[in-house]
Amino acid sequence: MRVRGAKRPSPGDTRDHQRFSAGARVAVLVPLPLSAPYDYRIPDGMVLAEGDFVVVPLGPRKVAGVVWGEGLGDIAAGKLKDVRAHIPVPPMAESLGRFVTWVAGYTLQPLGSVLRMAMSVPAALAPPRAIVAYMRAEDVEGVRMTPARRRVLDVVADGPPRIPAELAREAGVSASVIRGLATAGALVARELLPRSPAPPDWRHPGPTLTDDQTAAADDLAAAVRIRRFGVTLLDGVPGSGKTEVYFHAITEALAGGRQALVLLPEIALTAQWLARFHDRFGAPPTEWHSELTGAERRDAWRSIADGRARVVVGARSALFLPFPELGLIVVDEEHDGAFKQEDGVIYNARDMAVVRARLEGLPVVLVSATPSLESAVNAWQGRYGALHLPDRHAEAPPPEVRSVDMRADGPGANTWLSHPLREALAECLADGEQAMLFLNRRGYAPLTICRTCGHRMGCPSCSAWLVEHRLVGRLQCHHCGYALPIPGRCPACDGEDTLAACGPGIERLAEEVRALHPDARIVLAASDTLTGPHAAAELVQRIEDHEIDLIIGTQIVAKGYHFPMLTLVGVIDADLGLAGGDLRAAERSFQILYQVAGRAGRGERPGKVLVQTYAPEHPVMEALIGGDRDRFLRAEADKRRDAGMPPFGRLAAIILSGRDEAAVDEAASRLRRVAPGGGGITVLGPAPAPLALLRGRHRRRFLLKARRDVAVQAPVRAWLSRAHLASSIRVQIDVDPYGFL
DNA sequence: AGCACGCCGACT
DNA sequence: GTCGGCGTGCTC
Repeated sequence: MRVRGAKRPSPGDTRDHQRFSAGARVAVLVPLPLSAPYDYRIPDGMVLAEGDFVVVPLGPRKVAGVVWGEGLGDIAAGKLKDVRAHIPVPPMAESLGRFVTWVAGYTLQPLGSVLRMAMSVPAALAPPRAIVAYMRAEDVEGVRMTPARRRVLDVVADGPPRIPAELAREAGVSASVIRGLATAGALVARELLPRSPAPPDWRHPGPTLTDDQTAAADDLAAAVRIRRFGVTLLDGVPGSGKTEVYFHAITEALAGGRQALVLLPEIALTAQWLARFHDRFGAPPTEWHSELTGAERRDAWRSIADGRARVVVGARSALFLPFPELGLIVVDEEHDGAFKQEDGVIYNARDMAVVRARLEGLPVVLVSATPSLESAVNAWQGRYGALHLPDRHAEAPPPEVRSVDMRADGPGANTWLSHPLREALAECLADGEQAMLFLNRRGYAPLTICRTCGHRMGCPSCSAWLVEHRLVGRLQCHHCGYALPIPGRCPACDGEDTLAACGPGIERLAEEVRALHPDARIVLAASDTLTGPHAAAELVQRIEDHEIDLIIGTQIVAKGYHFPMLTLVGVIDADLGLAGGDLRAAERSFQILYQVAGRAGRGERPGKVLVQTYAPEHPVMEALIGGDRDRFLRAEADKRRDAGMPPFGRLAAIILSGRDEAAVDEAASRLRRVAPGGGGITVLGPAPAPLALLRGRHRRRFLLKARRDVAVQAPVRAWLSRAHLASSIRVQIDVDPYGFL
């Protein structure tokens, strides 16, 4: 995306200082899907400033919100309610407030919905529960003694104050003994400061960098030091040391007393990254992801807000955390589609990271071995700085990548391993090395069909086939969660045992491999088997310890890891991602296949990659096999430029949905009639959305295409307000849509 | 997001 | 005849 839009603060911007006192009207934004703040009256004895967290009455309840500015005055004085309380926490920084406003404006989402992302931990606003610890009182004379009480006093006699639970355990007594001693005055309570995360040590020695790496690292460090907005694309093949290079930039931020944020596409898969960080800085970073418990989340939020957390690694939502002194943002695997949030507020965290960096005035580093076309073009055109690490620094040569032409070498019916891949696999396992098979399809089979009547098992609420998951004995819809036990009879013709699985998923592939190598230790890895950081870390450990011979996985195994004993990668169906009319199909296929291929041979052992394809002459396969990434990117760029598509044009998708198909169609034609045109804008559609039926709602989609120099927000807004759609029709706007499927 | 208000199916 | 399903609208 292009960086432009929101204005820098005017020199007279006094948001931090403007104060409002009793009797005044203030605008308070609450974290609900409202497009503007509401006005409230400040009660006697209260003084507020912009950014302050407050509690306000809203209908029958009370909610926490943020003072957004002066009251708008658009509501009768009689309707005004009083602000109920000023929450004693550090106010929301002015730059974060501007970021919220900017994101709402860009994504065309309600302001309050975006605020909600910046207030994702309501519990963090509550006063922290004091942590009470006990020490021995000076004077314990006159306190009745029992053996249990004496043990407690002995334990506590020396050393620091202890928390009650710990004290009780050490003394072998129950909590009531501690309580009794406290009441009797033999133990005195001390309040402990909240425990701080151990600070990463930037003086900790790092590895020696190569000349290339040093040059890149120095460049980034300089950007951090001068504290000025700028985007750098750090691009290097797997194993070239990109992580070490940006670790150096983090070091610079820490040395300058600043915080650093690292965004990873899927924090669930970062066990190795965390270990690496710990090695480098002698302490773990603060993690931010969906698997945190309530208490962990609250502690993380608070320690970030008050500056105790110095380095945060997180998924896309970490972008909305309240850093008081952020000095650097790193977006690792910047090309990854997982940065695009597809539900609720739809945004691309990579692009919004660039925006936040600009609003905060700090450098941002986009990191990838396979940069997105957007970032590559920005670098070519000089909008982004570019740092290139061309070499694998380890001795390992790049893996040998070969295609297997399935038209000639395809296997028999209901098998998916070609002869060359079978041979390579047998050899690899015989040598005691590890292999990985990549197939981007969960479950056993993507389609179940009746051999007698041809009935296909589909989801009742979505236009999608049900996927057989044999391990759990069910047919599942991957879009809405609908599932049923695998039926014994065809629901259409009632034929018994006539349903047949069609096509492979990783479970079925495992079946084929087990028949060939009954003794191999095989593990399946997919989003439904690796549910979070703990499961992922455990799997990584088992692979490192060579308790696994063969990994069969979906895209979840494509990224980040390197396993020294892994020497063979087999791509089962390289063409899978190329089907369909997706704008980014080729780009994404290349990225994922390149990443998977990069898993092979990162130790001293050379790696081998076999890519099974029915289209070996496709540009994606040729680029993969020839290793000519840049030529592929340029060809892809030319195609997009000719079509006026991103990054050379802008897109917004508008999806109408509703339960009543006729009503949705009617709304779509009404919208079509008032569609904008001219001035660099074209509207395509309506067409059935890629999932024409999703969770029981019929969906129709428009694409608004604009020249690169035309913003889509204002025309989309105007267009929708002209149409006066019925309220039963839901309208979803996706600015810069990513996937089309 | 909650919570209230308002119209159509299976129950005491 | 009612209880209650969730679709729709409102909150300064």
